[in-house]
Amino acid sequence: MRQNKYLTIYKELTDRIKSGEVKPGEVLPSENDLTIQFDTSRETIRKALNLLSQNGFIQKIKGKGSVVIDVQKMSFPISGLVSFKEVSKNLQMESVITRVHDFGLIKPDDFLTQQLDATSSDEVWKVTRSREINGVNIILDKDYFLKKYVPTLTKEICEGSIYEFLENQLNLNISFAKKEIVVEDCTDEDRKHLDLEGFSHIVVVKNYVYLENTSLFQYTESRHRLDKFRFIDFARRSV
Amino acid sequence: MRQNKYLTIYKELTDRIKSGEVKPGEVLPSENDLTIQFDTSRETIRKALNLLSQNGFIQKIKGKGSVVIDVQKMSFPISGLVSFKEVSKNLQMESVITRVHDFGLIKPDDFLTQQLDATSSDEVWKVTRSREINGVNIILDKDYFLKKYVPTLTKEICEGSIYEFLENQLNLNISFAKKEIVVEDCTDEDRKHLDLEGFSHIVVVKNYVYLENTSLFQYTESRHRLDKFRFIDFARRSV
DNA sequence: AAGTGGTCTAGACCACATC
DNA sequence: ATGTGGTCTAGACCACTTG
Repeated sequence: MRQNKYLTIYKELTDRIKSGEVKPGEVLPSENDLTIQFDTSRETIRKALNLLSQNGFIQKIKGKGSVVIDVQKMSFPISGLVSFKEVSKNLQMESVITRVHDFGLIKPDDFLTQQLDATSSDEVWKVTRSREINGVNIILDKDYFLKKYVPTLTKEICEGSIYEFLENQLNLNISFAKKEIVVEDCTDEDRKHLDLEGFSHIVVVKNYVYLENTSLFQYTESRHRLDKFRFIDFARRSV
Repeated sequence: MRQNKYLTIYKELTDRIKSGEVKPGEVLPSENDLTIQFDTSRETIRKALNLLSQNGFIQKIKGKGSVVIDVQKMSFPISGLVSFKEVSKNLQMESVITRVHDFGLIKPDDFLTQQLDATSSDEVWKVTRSREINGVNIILDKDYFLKKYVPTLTKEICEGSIYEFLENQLNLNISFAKKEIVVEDCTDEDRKHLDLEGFSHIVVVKNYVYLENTSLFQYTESRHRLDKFRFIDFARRSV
């Protein structure tokens, strides 16, 4: 099976960039060169290069080549579909403690019914967790999963990575999400679980997560203390 | 010249979705059908469909088809490379007044030199503008452009759309940007130009904008009153 | 079995940048 | 004139979904 050749090429090229084998400002080999190097067709090479471009590794310039973008200045994009576990991989050397405060099956109220496109007969997993980073509680995650898509869930799983469980154990294919960032007044729940140090407002990231079959299966509110919040995005000019 | 056939197809298909000709949950015609409809090859159709997918219009499902995503729930993504003018197109029926408070050429200080990758010999256009929306001053935009890429600029241009000027008059090709969102303490400048109503913090969107040739030419800080800030993003699972 | 999207190929012509 | 990326074609085989 000769599948996903373009993904293999994508990974190889990102490795070359990350390792510094090709430095920012320099160009990758031409598409024709790459077809020879990887023994493939040009369209397959272009598929891999387009991925590099979309993810901010290169800028393609007509007549010149694929210029490597300075990733230093880019820092680590926290965009895309990220779970907290993925974000925390970037928080190297920082100690993170996850605490589960609330876990169980509930009947959705009006708000949740609307957020999750649910019906009154649906059941919903509710999980409330706080994240202590370097000794300070700064993030409160409130997750809601539709039970019809997530039949089983335990408190133990919630103490680790829910996404790992959903993808590897339940084989759910998470496909896309809508993210909304706003600032709200702190709630009593925020004050109870977080070290707010007098902040009266909190950054709220609302996430609507969809499966491959376009069904909405999760709504999440990730509530961050103002001074610890940071969102980074790489964006290309849209058509 | 038969160029950009796939863009034409993309626009035609988005029109069909926006007009409600194809409704959320329904599928587009199959790729083979579309090749016939548009008298083209399948790869060209797929190029158009991939654009639709990236921009959150459809979800492609193997064996089934291209399902239209509910754009209602998606609202208007403010992601991508947007200037204020583009954002304000979505603020229909709302009155917007732009005021230029500061305009001129400056020598970059240490902070700007670092943000713009500039040298001490570079000159920088500095533009400070406030946005009054529905009678309230809620956004303060601080723009910095490297003069070597933007030779001319006037206060009058800044009262309208700088981006329109850059793209249509100067023919600058804006290509990609890095966006960073954080919350900071309000400055005296914020208090001077905005109606802060006692808010002590402010949402700051920092934008590093790059040209097609990968040179950084603009740094912008867009400072939004907490309660009026909203950021929406559509994200696909990254590889 | 038939239809769908996912991947891949080997060619072609074009517009752009460089020498 | 040469090399680069951008677009387009006509075909092929595969994996998946549905009848």
